[in-house]
Formats: sequence, structure tokens, C-alpha cells
Amino acid sequence: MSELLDRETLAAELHQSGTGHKAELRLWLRMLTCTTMIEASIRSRLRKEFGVTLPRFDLMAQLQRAPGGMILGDLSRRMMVSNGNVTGLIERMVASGEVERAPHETDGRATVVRLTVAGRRRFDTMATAHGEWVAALFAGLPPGDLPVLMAALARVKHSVHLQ
Amino acid sequence: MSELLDRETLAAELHQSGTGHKAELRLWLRMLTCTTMIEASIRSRLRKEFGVTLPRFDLMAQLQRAPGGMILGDLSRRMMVSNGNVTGLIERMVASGEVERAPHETDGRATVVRLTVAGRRRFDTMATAHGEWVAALFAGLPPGDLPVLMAALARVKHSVHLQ
DNA sequence: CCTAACTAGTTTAAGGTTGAAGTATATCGG
DNA sequence: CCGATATACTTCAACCTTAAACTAGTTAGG
Repeated sequence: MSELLDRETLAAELHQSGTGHKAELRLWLRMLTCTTMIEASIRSRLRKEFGVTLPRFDLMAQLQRAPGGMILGDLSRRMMVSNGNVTGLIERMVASGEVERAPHETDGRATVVRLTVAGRRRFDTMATAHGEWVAALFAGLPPGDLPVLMAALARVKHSVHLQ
Repeated sequence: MSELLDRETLAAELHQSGTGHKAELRLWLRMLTCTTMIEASIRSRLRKEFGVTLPRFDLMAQLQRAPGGMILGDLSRRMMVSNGNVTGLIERMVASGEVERAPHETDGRATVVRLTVAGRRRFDTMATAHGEWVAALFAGLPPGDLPVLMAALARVKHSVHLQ
């Protein structure tokens, strides 16, 4: 996690053509670099300290706020991954005892999944550590940057949504 | 790509404990959401329009600016992926004719890879389209947001680096 | 020299991810 | 009621990704 500062200088040279999209490209590469660095740090710590993968943690975070359970389709949409992906992920997590499946009460197509008691306890521990890691990663920022970034990224999200 | 706005409201509830890391957590989830949305859009378009995967495009983007070639270790560091990952990726790209390998002139351990002529031509086409897609994704932003985000994300990168 | 420590790459097992095709159930218009 | 359409999920092949263990070449200290 040291010298990929270079991914951004790439932007300037990415086109010969002078269509003038350099600023957006540079911003996108910088966003991607930040996200990749943070994600790598969290992934590595989740693995070392709790022996859990990031996708499993993300899935548990979704289930934690739905005590009554969620159907796979909602999980897939919330996590922005394919439904086939969720099928496999849930399969492995049921096997490891963190998640349980049940048929939906009224919809014969759907399956409801929820955290087991052990899964919920496990997630609570991890979530506390996770929150501290994230806070530490952003601790070097001047305090004013948080609201500025929140607001600007809300506009980014909106802009992307328009496409 | 519609309703995962919810990933962020998750932050508020992620801890019972009132340790007060909510703002950082919300910011991180929002960054992640933006990045995931943009990445999904680019990945899908690269696939549909050029039949290429995002990792391959990223790798070609690195090679494009190193006409003399790069060794695998540099690729791995720049792309922030494992060296085993690069080995496999290059293997497949050599097979599809976009990349060629050669032994390093002086270092017997190293392998130099570079774009083939076909690979470079192919990349140039894709890079133009890619730049336009990215610009379009950010087109809904007020112009002042670009420099603000660039600067704030530079500080994020620095803060993460300190960890 | 020469050996210890480092660096470059490969291999492997396990898991994550996608997109497409397929099965089963639900819903809705006529 | 029925056929068309939509939704929920699974399966599969191909690919991506990592971490760890390994081979081989390089470098530096004594």
C-alpha cells in the first residue's frame, strides 16, 4: 500500500485526444485509490482478527438490521451483487452456522435468511472493531472535511444515478 | 443500481455503543457506494461494448504508459493486487494476444510484459470511450465539486497512509 | 567467496463474482 | 380461469482474488 499514487498520474496520459475529460478521470482514479486502500486495510484486519471475509461481514451487516430476516433478492439489491453470488455466500454462511434459512411465509418462491444468535453476537463484536478501524483511517482529516465529503459524494451519487 | 442508498443508513445502527464514530462510518459507506456504482457501470459497459473485463482494462492502462514494458512486480504494486493475481491475468492476456512477455535483460528473476501492437490499438479505442463514460457519470456535478473532491480525497489518502 | 536475507514469480486451495440460462412460483389482463 | 409476464432463486462456466507455501535469482556483510 505504498506507491500506487501513480494510478492517478495515468489520467493525464489516458487519451491522446484532447476531449478534455481529464479532471473527471483524475477524480475517479483518486476515488478508486482511496476506496481500494481502505478496503484492503479493512479486509486484512477482518481476516487477521476475526477470520472473516469482507463479503461475509457486509452480508452480516445487512442482516443485523433486519431482525425478522430478509429475502435473498433484497440482500442482492442492497449489496449490489448478483443473486447467484448471494446464493453461494449464504450457502457457506449457513454451513458455518452464522446464518439460517427459512421458507417465506406467503411467497413460495422466496427464502428468508437471518442471523443466528451466534452470528449476531459474532457480528456485534466485529462491528465495534470495524467502526474503530474506519474512524482511525479517517482520523488524519481536518474535521471540516467530513461534512464536505458527505455532501459532495451525495451529489456524485445523484449524478451517477442520472446516467 | 437503484436502492442501495440503504447501505448508509446502516451506519447509524452499526454500533449500540456510543463511541461516536458514526460520521466516519457513514462517510466510508457513502464512498463505497459511489465507487461500487461507478465501477459497476464501467464494468458493464466495457463488457458490452468491448468484451473486456475491468481488471484487464486496468492492466492495459498501466502498460500503455510504459512503452518499454514493466515487470510483474511493478504491475502488482501499481494495481494493488497480489502478485499471484497478476501472474494469472497476464497468462490469459498473453493467450488472447494483447500482451507479450520477455525475460528481463539483466535480472534473471524478472519478466517484462508489454502491450502488443494489437493490444495497444485496442486499448486506445477503449480508453477514449472509457473517458467519456466517466465524464458523463460526473456530469451532474456542479463544477466546483471537482477540485473540492480532489483536494479532500488527497487528504483522505494521506490520512489512510498514516495508519 | 559464501551464506543470509531479500526480491521476482509461480503454484495452489479456497473463496468471491459475474452473466446467462434454467426452474418454479406469483401476478395481472382479458 | 388462463396465458403472458414478471419475480425469486439456483446452477454453471469462466474469471478474478487472496494468502500462503514454494522455487529461483540477486545482493550485501563478513
